[in-house]
Amino acid sequence: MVFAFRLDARSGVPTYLQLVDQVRRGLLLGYLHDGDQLPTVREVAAALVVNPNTVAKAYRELERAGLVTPRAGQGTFVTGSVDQVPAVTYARLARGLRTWLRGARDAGLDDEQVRALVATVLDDQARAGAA
Amino acid sequence: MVFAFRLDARSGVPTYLQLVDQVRRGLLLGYLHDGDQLPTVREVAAALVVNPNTVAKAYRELERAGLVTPRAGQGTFVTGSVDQVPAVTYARLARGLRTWLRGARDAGLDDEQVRALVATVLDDQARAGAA
DNA sequence: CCCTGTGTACTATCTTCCTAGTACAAGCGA
DNA sequence: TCGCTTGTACTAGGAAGATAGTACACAGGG
Repeated sequence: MVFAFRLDARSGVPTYLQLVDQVRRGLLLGYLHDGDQLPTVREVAAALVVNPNTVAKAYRELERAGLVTPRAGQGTFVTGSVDQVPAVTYARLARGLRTWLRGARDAGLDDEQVRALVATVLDDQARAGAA
Repeated sequence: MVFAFRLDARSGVPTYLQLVDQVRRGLLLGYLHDGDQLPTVREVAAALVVNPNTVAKAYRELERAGLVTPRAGQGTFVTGSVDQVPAVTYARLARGLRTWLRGARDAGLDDEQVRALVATVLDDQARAGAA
């Protein structure tokens, strides 16, 4: 499957930042590898119904971070990596998280409640770590 | 413990939205109940070093949603409610999540990687659910 | 060479968010 | 009544995000 972006208009996060984050996550979790091509600026703009400039801004940011390299006439390709933890570890953790998530669904939690719970636990931890 | 707000400047989410979300989360997870008082506009503004207008905007939004009611000279109080997760269920799920989180920390994941992993798993699920 | 598709650059405009500063109305207690 | 605290309203401005439209440079294929 080709890499596909997804936008959450209700989150309040700027569009270009959502795109940057998703590429970073793709690299972190092994969805994207060195040499992979990202969809072109115009493709993304058309698919998400946003301005090409917004997509270009995201790609420029990724280039500045050394994660991708543009090739005129061809597209934008992954040339860097932020992968620091073995894929096996990610797979194991993702599996554990999905198991937990199933339990939350069984308990009747909807999407918003799940996100609220996750955000709260992470917040609490950050708060404790800062103290 | 009095309800306390927390800001993440790097998230890109507008300040007033972060405040609104945190109150909603507090209600969802049973941290806040009918009759509880929120910190005053000026208290929050001073604690977070933001403009009082920004806090007022958040409180106005919460009032518009029917979750809180302002009382002149006294403060802002919780008067509404949303579907709550039973305390026992919440405690069990939070415990499970903390256990998983400990495993992630042990595997060497930093804060950003944890958030990326969680976001991706939730995204994948939303994507699968939409299909 | 010419055409196409790619990323990029530029200006201009609009909206939202945030800030600053000031002022006002309502409730409480001495 | 007076003083304090509360939420609220208002104007003004700066900064960031997103859009629209146009134009250019580069690479590849015919």
